[in-house]
Amino acid sequence: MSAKSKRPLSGCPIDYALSVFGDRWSLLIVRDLAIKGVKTYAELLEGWEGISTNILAQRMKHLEDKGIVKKRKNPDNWRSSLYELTPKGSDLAPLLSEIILWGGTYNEAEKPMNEAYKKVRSDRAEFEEEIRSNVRNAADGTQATEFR
Amino acid sequence: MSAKSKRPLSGCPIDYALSVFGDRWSLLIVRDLAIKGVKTYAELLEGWEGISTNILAQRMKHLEDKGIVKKRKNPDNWRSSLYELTPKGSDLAPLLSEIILWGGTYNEAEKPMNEAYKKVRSDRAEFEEEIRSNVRNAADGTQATEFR
DNA sequence: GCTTCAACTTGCATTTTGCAAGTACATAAG
DNA sequence: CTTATGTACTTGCAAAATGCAAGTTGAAGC
Repeated sequence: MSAKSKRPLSGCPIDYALSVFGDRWSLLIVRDLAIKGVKTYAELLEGWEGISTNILAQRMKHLEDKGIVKKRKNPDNWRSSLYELTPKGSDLAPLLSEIILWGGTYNEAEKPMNEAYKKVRSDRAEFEEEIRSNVRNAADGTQATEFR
Repeated sequence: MSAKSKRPLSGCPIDYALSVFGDRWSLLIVRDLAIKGVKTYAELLEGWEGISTNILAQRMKHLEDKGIVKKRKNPDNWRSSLYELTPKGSDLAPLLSEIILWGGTYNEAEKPMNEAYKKVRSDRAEFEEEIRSNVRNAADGTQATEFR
């Protein structure tokens, strides 16, 4: 069962959340957009984990449908599009923090993202604020849902 | 690609975390053990989302292998086993909090777990402490990894 | 009207999932 | 000692999702 599953949701917020990003790739895509500063389809393809192009296309559409990312034209390159987190997407920042903390604590062989791990540990608030501010700077008028 | 994927991990803590619980079911199982107080295989089968028995068996083995849950005999019923979170598993409590907050914020049709959502919002620290204390009370000698 | 490049789409083999049914096995009951 | 019972799984098979390689699209530049 994938993140796009047709199984009726139970109504549990965790089940809902998993229906949005509960698969092997969605949060890695969110990570790339939120932390690594990746923006184009081609850059996402080159990620550390090597997603294949059909799956990436499928996931981006899903994440767009679920309101996590949005696509716009790259003003500097007519060929390329830019993917960006929506406010709903950047509200995943605290979740990313927790995953990084847990993963960083229990992962034996760590290498990439050590910087992010240290950052979250030393100044979690700023780590999350940076993700959110990127979204605010993405020039459009969508309004953030009140989050807490 | 499932949570058990053989794809080499990138070393990123998020990638590691997803290799442990990055599928459609693992966190629902953790939820049942951590929040709903479910303990037996049969109870897990009856969860809101209706996991099938072969998948549940597979996931429990995976979660055991990854050190998230452990199984012990039920002292009160010779037939049944009790599944419990390890300290590594209960260290997912803050992650559960964040998922519940995010899911509760953006999920339209909510019903079950509203209690948990309200609890996290009103007293997140206690919500997480309850999960951890259940693990400490599970009589065995494993030591918690220092988490933060 | 031919090329280029970023973003996909398609075809097909492999893997994972879901469903229904069956098995294992320790004790309890007769 | 033979059969029943309950709990935790296995097994077989169809359906769906994934991964890989290759092909397609479409606007602009030449």
